[in-house]
Amino acid sequence: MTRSVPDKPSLDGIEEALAARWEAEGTYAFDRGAERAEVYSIDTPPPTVSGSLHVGHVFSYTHTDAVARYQRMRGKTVFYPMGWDDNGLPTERRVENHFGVRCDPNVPYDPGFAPPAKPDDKRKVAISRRSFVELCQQLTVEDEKVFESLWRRLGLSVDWAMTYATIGETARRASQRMFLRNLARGEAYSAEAPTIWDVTFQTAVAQAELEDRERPGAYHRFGFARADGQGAVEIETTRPELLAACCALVAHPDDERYKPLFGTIVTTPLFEVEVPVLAHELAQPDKGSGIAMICTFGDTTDVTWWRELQLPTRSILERNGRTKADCPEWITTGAGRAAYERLAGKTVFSAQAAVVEHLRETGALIGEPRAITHPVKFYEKGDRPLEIVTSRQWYIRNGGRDAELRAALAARGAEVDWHPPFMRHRYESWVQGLNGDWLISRQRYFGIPFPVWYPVEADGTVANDRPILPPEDALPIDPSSDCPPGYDEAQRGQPGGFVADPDVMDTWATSSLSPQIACGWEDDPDLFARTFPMDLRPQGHDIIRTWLFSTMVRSHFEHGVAPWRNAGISGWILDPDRKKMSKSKGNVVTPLGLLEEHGTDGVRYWAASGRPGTDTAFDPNQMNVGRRLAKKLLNASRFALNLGEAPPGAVPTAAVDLSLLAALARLVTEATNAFESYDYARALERTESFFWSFCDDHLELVKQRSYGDGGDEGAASARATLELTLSVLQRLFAPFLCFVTEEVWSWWQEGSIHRAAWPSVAEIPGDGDPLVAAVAAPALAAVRRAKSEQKRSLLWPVERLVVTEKPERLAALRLAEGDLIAAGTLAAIEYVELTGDGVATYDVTLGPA
RNA sequence: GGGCGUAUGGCUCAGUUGGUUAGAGCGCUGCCUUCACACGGCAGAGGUCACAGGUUCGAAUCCUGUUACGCCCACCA
Repeated sequence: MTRSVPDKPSLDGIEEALAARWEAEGTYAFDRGAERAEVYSIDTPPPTVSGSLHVGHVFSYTHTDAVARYQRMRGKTVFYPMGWDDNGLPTERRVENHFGVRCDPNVPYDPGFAPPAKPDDKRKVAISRRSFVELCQQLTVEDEKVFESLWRRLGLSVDWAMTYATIGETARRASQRMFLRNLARGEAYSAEAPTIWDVTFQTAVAQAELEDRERPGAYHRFGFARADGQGAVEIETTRPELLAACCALVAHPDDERYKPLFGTIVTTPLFEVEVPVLAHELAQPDKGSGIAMICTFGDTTDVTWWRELQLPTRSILERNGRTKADCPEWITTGAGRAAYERLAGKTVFSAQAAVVEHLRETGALIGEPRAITHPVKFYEKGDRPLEIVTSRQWYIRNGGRDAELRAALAARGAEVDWHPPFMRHRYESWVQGLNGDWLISRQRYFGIPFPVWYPVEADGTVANDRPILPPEDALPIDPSSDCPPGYDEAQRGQPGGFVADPDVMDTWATSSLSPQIACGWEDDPDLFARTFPMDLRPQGHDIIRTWLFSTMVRSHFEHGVAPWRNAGISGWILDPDRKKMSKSKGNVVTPLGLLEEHGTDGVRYWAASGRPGTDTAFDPNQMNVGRRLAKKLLNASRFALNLGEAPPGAVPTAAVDLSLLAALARLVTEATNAFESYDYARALERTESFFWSFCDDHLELVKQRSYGDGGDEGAASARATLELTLSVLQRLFAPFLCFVTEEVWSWWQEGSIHRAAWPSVAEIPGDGDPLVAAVAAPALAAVRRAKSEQKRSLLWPVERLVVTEKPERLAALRLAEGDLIAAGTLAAIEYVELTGDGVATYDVTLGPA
């Protein structure tokens, strides 16, 4: 094709123009006809659209895009869909704040409802569940447009015809179908059990969503009266407000201090409830007084004791985080019931104050509370400590209660190649540490409902143990508006009729099916067969225990295989002070602002410099370096192409040219190997390094010859070499600098560079001697140094260059003599053989002006 | 308590199977308007490779231990 090299090449405006071209030409469209072996499929993380994209997203999605582009150039048909995670609590919270509303399932649906014109944070309007869901859907559609436009701006090579949303119909159908299959096989079940509970959101949460936070607390010491009237049994607790929920004391079986008490009865202070003293090896003699008060439920250890010691359930906390308004029946004495009145209906905080005050009044409190700081469990999205309440929930087995399953899931982890490999430890330690099944039900509104109804008995009780299930071909359904087979709507809530399961699935229960949703499981068996199991799951290391593990669980049960062959784990973005980049700061630096300021290629360069799994500092400086690299590629390409076109059939013959190409072939091998092991950063680094020396040394060495100064053959060799090198370098850079490489490619090549073949050593003459270029470069540098040190222009003539070198290196240097003389404006080169172990020297004598 | 990772010039990082005087970019200093690029180029200064032992002809690299930082898991009366 004829060359069309602009006089003043620029990066301005190319991003918009090329993005439009890619869209119009379907550059990244997935070819559905490709066989599985030809496909490279990527399980893209669906970003939470209710948040905003931040620098961390740009970082990790760029990594995946680089791999996708590499695979595409390697000839793979890349399956690279984009999902939006739009269901669940984050969306609910965003809608509540955005519109100033809150969902109240008791409010009837108003078709004409409009959200308040001015949202009032303090007085949120209660609206029906249906209206609430409508607002959720309305807002997520808007959010998704914003996300897509940013991703396009970042140049992600996804096929935008293939997007999915975790609240979309496909996702709902897949989630419900998989749930029904899990249920049928006994992998899912419901149970009434102590559950970790967030009192703010009023929903159960899963083990994987917990985090510890250091909070101030205090040890409170008080005594339990012994039946024999001997001295009281003293305990220490950080949760005195749960004294009324006490059902036993427990000490270690070997603890001599308490051995005599095991089996005896003691009485709680204030409430005067008789509780047994028991033994359990989980009790630690060195904690507090060595004997602990078991309450239902202060923490997860309480749950263990309660279960293993078969204690009664004495809950005093309601789901809203307040104590029960009415005195519980196990408190029977007059004084005890009066004591309860003082904390009835209070928050945990107020109840604690009330109990402590009462203990102090009665003289039961021993000493003053001792302030401590201790870790407290929080829901990762919540800001109040979690409580434990008893409730009926849906679970999926995950090995937490089954060693055999746990081992099988651990083995699945070993089927996956982890990048970097050490990330596998995160997976293994999580699997080994599981202590309960996976709780998937949430008492929320904007999520995928469980496809389940229950019969209502004649007496009005709900038969939770006899769920009514829809057939798979009816999915997706909403049990709160759809009727179960054989019933009609009039029977909803009636004796002899049915009720809907009120819960929704947690968002992980859906996103754990991202491979099935994206690949068209059951809905599109043809696509599924071409794309599943997938090749790559890219994600952050913080969600190995949630997203990665839960996806493994679902695939294990349904398909008996790991859902992907590779897991590419990205690191985090760190502030300059080495802390994880905070949301507040991350939002100040908006991705769009970065792209505008540094150019997309500059930002991508910075991102791609972060090695897999390595936390990386946020560094605008590196983005500028990337932008400069893009400009250099622009200018170097223009320069090299304008030196003149090689005549047809021209091949590299000059030693300097062949030497460069030998190094280029090594570069190709190195970059390819790096990509094959998912080390895109290494591929970029090597290519960049080669490119700069190509510009500084080779281009300088050969430009005179390229002009034709040394004759036609020399010029042809130089030009043919430059063309080949340029073509290879542009392609090696293409996965990273996707815009500028496409721009320079378009000057002289047909089609998109992103559809061009990844460079191969087969296209590069490999018989050159790398030594020629290797000795010419320092010689040229020595000439430049001399000129620079003597403050002369680089065009200043050199009278004489004396090179003292080893014989074989001198021989190589002689092969570059013509180019070196031209590039250094030398009059002559003298060669002196270096003997012994001496060091090579370059003696430069500058000439007169 | 168990585990993983990191530690290289002021800053950000390379250094892949141990091999000659440890590299790059940024920043700093100096020079050059050179016919691709002045938002450019060329060059210079700057490092006892966290510390202590060990293996070796030879260690930033391998082994042992220590320290610091980060993270994961467990515990959390």
